[in-house]
Amino acid sequence: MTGRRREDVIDQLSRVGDAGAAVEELLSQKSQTSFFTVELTLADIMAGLVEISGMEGGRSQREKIRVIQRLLSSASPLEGHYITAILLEDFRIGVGDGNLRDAIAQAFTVDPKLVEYANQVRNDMGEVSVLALSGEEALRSVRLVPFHPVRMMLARQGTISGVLGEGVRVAVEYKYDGARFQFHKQNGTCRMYSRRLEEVTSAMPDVVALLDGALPDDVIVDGEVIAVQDGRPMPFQMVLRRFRRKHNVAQAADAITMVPNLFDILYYNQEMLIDRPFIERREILTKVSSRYVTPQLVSGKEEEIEDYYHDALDAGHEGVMLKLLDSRYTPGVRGKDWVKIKPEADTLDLVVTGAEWGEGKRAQVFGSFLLSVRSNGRLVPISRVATGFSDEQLNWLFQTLQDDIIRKDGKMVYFEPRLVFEIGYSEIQKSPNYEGGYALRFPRFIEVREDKDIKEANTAEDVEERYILAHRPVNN
DNA sequence: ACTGGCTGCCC
DNA sequence: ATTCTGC
DNA sequence: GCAGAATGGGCAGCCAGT
Repeated sequence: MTGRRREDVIDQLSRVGDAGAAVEELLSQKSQTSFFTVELTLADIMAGLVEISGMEGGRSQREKIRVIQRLLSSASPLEGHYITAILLEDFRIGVGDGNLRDAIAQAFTVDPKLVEYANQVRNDMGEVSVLALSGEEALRSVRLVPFHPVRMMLARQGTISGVLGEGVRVAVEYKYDGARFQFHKQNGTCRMYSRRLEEVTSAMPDVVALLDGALPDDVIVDGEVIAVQDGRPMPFQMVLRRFRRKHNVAQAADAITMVPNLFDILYYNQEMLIDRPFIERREILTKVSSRYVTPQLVSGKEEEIEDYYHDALDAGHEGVMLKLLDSRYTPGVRGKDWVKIKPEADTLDLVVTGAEWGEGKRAQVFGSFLLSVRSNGRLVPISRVATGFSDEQLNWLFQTLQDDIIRKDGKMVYFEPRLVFEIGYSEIQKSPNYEGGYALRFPRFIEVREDKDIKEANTAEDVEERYILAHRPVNN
């Protein structure tokens, strides 16, 4: 569309760090030499997007590219910027749900709290703004309906002592390492939705059948499915093999047993329950469901909760959730009403053997680093890390590592090994992608171990030992 | 029929 | 997921 | 305290290319 070489475009992208901005610059350079542009209308753009969304199968990528090329080549630089942003769903204009909510509230002179509430229930800002047009009463009267999933309530991280105050009692439940789901049933039909509200019913026929058997008609419940074997939870990777599968579902279901755990109910028998206190919802859930309701401890005693937490870890779960007893169900909100308690991260000292150029606000520095363990005198990659750095640290690392670069390959660079990072992680997992066969889950940068030589970094044997230790059967 | 690269979504 | 940053 | 940004491992699905 601009007559540029592929490499130039890639260069531009990595320099600017924002695809929309990069396209805008490329188009503005082009318009200096070419003045022949056809006027682009909103209808043209809409038609192009609709066309693209209907494409699939052989040669569909080529066709999609052709349509985008057509749009961009008749776009002004600014139009190109935002067409690109639309395509990538990446506007970077500082407008999120909160700003949109306030704008709708002001436009139709309604309480922003009601706009938020209606959006929580309906999960559709377009519909909500139409409701706002007819006034506050319309926003107030929104109702949950089966097969219209709502966003999940989310938890923040915390500590037991941080949650417990004077005379505070909380509900304590296991935190399962599986996939979140929302299950709807009405008129004998069942549907299951993922965290992003994708429908996963056909991937989970076994779980759907279990829930169908356990629940009455006309309900919406919230829970987590995990993979189990001999009564113990299986690694999260097993969940991934099942959760969104479309092909060979029966075979996978045969190989990997999934079990649902229910911990909330949002709707039952024509009645919306999200505004009721959590303890009431819990009571309804236990009455409504004959099985699969997650066990719960209600307590205000720190030691008792600690014990429950250690039981959860011993049973192979991630930790516990602490939930305030009088809290409402707030869809999509990561509030302080639900708090997750997980073990502190373990750490390893790893050798920095490579890095990759960053994007966006990291366009001028390395965005991630390749980490290795020592193994028989060699260095073997085990993970990358990209979080935990301050901007200042990223700048410093970029500069100090310049002299160590011994090889470049695309956006990757490789170093003469020198630095040791202390890296926090939640778990060591089997890896099909890393040579050593292990990788870290949720790696994060703690600090540069300037006191350590690479000869003092952790070894592949250390990693294996920790993996085995973590997966040994508990006996006490 | 297979592989490799990329995307989207689970955490 | 985790973490940092600007408001 | 919140929203936004940049990034992790790993899985299935999809498409291109052979």
